[in-house]
Amino acid sequence: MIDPLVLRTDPDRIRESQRRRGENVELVDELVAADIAKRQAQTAFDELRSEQKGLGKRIGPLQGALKKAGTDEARQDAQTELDSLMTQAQALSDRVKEAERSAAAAGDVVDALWLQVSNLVNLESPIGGEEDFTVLEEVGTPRDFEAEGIEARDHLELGELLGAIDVERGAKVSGSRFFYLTGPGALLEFALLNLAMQQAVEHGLVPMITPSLVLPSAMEGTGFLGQAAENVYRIEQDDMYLVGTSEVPLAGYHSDEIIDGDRLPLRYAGWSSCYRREAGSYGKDTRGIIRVHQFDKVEMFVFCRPEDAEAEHAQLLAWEREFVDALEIPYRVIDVATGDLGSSAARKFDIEAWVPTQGTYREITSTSNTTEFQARRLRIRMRDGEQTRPLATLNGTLCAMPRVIVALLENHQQADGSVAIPAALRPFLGGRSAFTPVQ
RNA sequence: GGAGGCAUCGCCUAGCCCGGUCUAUGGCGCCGCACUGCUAAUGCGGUUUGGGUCUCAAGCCCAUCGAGGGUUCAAAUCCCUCUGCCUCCGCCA
Repeated sequence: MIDPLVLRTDPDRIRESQRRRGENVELVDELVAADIAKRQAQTAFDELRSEQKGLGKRIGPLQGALKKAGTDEARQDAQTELDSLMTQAQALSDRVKEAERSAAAAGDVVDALWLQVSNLVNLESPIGGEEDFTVLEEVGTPRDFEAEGIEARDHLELGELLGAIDVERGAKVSGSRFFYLTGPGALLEFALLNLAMQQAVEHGLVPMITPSLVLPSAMEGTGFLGQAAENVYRIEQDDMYLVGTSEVPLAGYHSDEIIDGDRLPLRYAGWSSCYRREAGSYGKDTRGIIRVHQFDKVEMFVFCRPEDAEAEHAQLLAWEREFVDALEIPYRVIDVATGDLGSSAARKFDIEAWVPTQGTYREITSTSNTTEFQARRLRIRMRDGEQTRPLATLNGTLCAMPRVIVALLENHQQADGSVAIPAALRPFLGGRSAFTPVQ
């Protein structure tokens, strides 16, 4: 959610943001009107309630006086006054209840509208849709397999050759877009997990293993029940959701809390399974494990002062690059365009790894600066001297297993179908320097 | 799954039976001031969070006693539902 003060003082800023995202601009006008209506209703209730409390404050003592009254005359006077007050109070009671209902209803209208408004975009973000990103940098050089005289195999062929990936049985047991990592594949994931966590801990992030099933409040607070809702698995019987990223439980970790300013930034590295319905991507990436319904991921998450958020964002990107560098995979960094940010992000950088058999770069990490948007929704605040105010949250992928495995296998493959293991990963694989085809 | 207990403004705690000066008690912690070579001690004052009003601030008003409903002129207090924690029983590992 955006600071309501912006709506009252500079609604054009929100309109411009919605426009750049290609989202509903009229929403802002509805919100302006609803916000005014809500405040009027609230004030009306406050005044009636105040009146009611004033009456109540006189009735109590009067009843005491009535009991203690010494003479019939005194008793009579007290009774008369009490009756009069009670009549007024009874009449007021219905009006108070009515005003309370109106105020609550007006508040609900405003809340529902706010949930539809996306975060204010950063004005540096390139404007446009999915294809309108800016390339910030290209790192490493894709191998020229033709020059090496190698017929490049794709990750699935390699994975099957190595006995590392089994999608056929994944489909047999769970349906399409499910897979097994077997033998060396499973060991590879553990190695990647260990390398990622080692790096995270070196940088002072707190390692976390999070729930992957969460309540609606956590899902909504992180902004995944908006346009992204169709990609979320819902457990209807228990009214819970399977998370698509540990960003959700990590953000929710401090919900409803007020954190001392001098404890910030708080940085975490969460490990969890991630579940995505992949609705609307029928026919896309149907081969292999590039797009799957369930995978594991190490995700970084930061709570910091809003004024430090951009620096933290740069830091997260640097740590993502460090990890991909260690795996010796060629990649590029892109500045994601406004139409492709998702509702929470003000700015987003993706790292895309070179995938030889596709002759293109594919997303393997994504880091978002969600500014105060999620913190407001989840009621996470910081104590800053005298005042209490929302903090900023950021997230970034450290290692999304399937896509890293894809990039690793394809980029490091050898003529005989074996795959070289980058030096950084070897300590976590018993010193092995390559995976070799079975039999 | 069954039975019972508990949930109060950072932490602990009083209040609930019997509704109304509750504007929620006291202690600890914390902040400010005073006193004092310094520190400590002591004294005084302050210390939930959110919203509204207001140019700002101050002030004032409203809400907030786990959450949501209800009863009532009036709810921390009475009733119902839910959530979490604890104890016991059952079941499973």
